[in-house]
Amino acid sequence: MSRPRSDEKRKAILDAATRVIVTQGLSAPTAGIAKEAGVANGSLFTYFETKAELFNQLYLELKADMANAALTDLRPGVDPRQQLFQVWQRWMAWAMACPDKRRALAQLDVYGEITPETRAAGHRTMAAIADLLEDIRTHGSMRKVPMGFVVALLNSIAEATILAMAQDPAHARKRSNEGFDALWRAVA
Amino acid sequence: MSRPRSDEKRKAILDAATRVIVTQGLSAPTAGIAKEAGVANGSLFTYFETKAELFNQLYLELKADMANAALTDLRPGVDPRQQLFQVWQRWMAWAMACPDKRRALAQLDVYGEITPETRAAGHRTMAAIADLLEDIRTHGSMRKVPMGFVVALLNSIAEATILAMAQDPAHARKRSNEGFDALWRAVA
Amino acid sequence: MSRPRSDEKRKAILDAATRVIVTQGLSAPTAGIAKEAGVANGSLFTYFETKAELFNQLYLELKADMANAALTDLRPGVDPRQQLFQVWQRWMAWAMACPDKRRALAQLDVYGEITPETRAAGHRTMAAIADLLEDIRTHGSMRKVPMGFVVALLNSIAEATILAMAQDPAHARKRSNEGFDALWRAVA
Amino acid sequence: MSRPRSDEKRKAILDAATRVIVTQGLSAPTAGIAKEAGVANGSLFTYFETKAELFNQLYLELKADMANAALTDLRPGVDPRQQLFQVWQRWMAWAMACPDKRRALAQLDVYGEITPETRAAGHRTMAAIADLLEDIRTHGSMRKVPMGFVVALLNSIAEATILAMAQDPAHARKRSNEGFDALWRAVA
DNA sequence: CATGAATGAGCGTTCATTCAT
DNA sequence: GATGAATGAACGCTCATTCAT
Repeated sequence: MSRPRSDEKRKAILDAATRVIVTQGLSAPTAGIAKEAGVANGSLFTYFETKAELFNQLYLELKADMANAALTDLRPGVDPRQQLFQVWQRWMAWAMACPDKRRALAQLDVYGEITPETRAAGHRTMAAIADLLEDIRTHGSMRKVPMGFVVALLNSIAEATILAMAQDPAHARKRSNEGFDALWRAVA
Repeated sequence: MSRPRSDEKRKAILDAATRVIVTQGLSAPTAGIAKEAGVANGSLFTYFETKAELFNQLYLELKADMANAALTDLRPGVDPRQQLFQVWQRWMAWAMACPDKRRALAQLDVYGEITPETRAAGHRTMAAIADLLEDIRTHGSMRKVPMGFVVALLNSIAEATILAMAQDPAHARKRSNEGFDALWRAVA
Repeated sequence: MSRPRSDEKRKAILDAATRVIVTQGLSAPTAGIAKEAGVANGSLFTYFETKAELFNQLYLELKADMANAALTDLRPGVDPRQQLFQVWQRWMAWAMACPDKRRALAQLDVYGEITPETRAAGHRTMAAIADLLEDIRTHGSMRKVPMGFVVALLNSIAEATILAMAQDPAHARKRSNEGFDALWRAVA
Repeated sequence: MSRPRSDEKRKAILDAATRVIVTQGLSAPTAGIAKEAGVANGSLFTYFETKAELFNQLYLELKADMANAALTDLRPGVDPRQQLFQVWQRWMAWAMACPDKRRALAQLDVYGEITPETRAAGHRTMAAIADLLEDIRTHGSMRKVPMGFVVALLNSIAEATILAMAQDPAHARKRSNEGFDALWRAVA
């Protein structure tokens, strides 16, 4: 019965925030984000109560986007190594295709106001990857290592690989494979 | 332009900054750091021209402290695995012994104003570790992987391990060993 | 320009404003008043052009309510002291029975945007009291004092009495009588 | 050893606040007050932590100023009526001489953030008047009325008188005497 | 050189009012 | 007319940095 809250505008703000965070960091003014999104600065606060809330939701959105990309077309039946490799490749491909999202996510990961709840929800988006890794872990040399630690190792190796790929895009494919090999040796 | 009078005060400020960063993050006011250091807020700027300068120097100081700890008593002759293991152990021990320094360093690592020069200097403090790793690399499965990437993997696995240790100090030793084993499999 | 559709809604807004002013003061957001009234924030502005307009109308409404209560059943014939005492008693009774209205009115009285016109209209609602007082004045010690000042004294003594009653409701009746006695001595 | 906090600047801010409150009300921007005082807006906050703090201190300052003026040269020995009359005259004179202070004080009296402590301290500045009044009360028709109520009546009659004087300055003296007579009849 | 007051740009958020639905 | 999203000016307060003492 009135103008409905537009999902489009919400997305525009989130997208703008992604871009602005990349160029200006987490201390970027909300006014700048609003402007980049093409809305009035006050409007930002009809979609997100506070700056922290905006950043929490963006964190989740980006994490979900990443997980989504990584998990596309995962076929449960096949060889675990094959499956993990496919996830890995899609993950790395996402990182190269959406450098802004990746960078923004890296910054948000370190934002002081991301709540534990948000982080937990973020982890949940990657549950399918964790499941796959769990299968691998129980049959390999990390059989006795807690799952949480194995996941952390996966993440840290992925991050290092992404950084290396970004630093030298000409050899991105090579780095991706090397990173996966290292990962496989470490966890399988 | 010349070295400021009291090196003691400089240290006090750096120490205070470490503590304050841990509790308040990188956006902590310089006035707060000065107060924690027991000096006037204006004095901070006679020792460090800007906040960014302070944080750059602190970054270096902490990196050096960490490298120093890790490289203590390194004996060049012995088996590379032994050497790397010793470095690893001292590194992890430092992280557990100085949690503030570790946390502050982690934050500074993502501070937008750390200059490439500072980062380069930071890497240099770990040159001895890199040398050792280089030796290992050339004789193992990462023979064809660029050294920079291998170092990055070492760092990322170390970070993941430190976090896991901090999360569950009762099993810190176990995590440390598991982390080292994973590292060794990955890079050797 | 014409009277808006629902007088009921208008009342709801005025009532809500009364309540909200008591708890939040004159700086209470119009959105909060609208919500308390159960209407959309935009709707408030179809009934009252501006916040100031709303507050002016509320001021009048409350003043009229108060005067109305005070003047109920006034019998013109009887002894002026009796008449004034009845007015006084009903006035005090109203203040104790509708503390929200009283408090809101007290706040509105100092609201910067109450126009002279509104204030004049407010005075008119109390004209009957003024007439009665005029009768008393001309026969007593304030014979030579301008009527406006006498009315002001009545009001100020009433306000002080109401406050004292509110502060110690157990002795409200006593305060009321003491206040009236003081008033009578002052003006008769 | 550094620039000392200047009492002059503090006074300048309080004076500026007085003037600005009179013209713009309590919602006047702190920036405007600072500008009027000839200091940077940030400086205001080195002298007063918050706007509310500034207003509380101003309230006290003005109350004290008023009490001071009213109590000048009070001679304890003489006839209570004489004493009260002198206080009354000085009080009214102050109100006419410093209309800004009076108006600002009237507004502050109604400011939502004046703390009970500030109000209590304000009352204490008028303790000598209360003492004098107490003496009068115990010997007159308000013998059985609580002191607090008598003080409230004094204040309310004074306020009404001041307003009437301000409205018609040509007859200020007359109003002052009429007000005092009414007061004396009411409380003595 | 030490101190801490002075400065003023800048920020997150609010809110009266307007307007698309 | 009713709704509530959209708007953008405004505000209180912070804080890196400068400067008078």
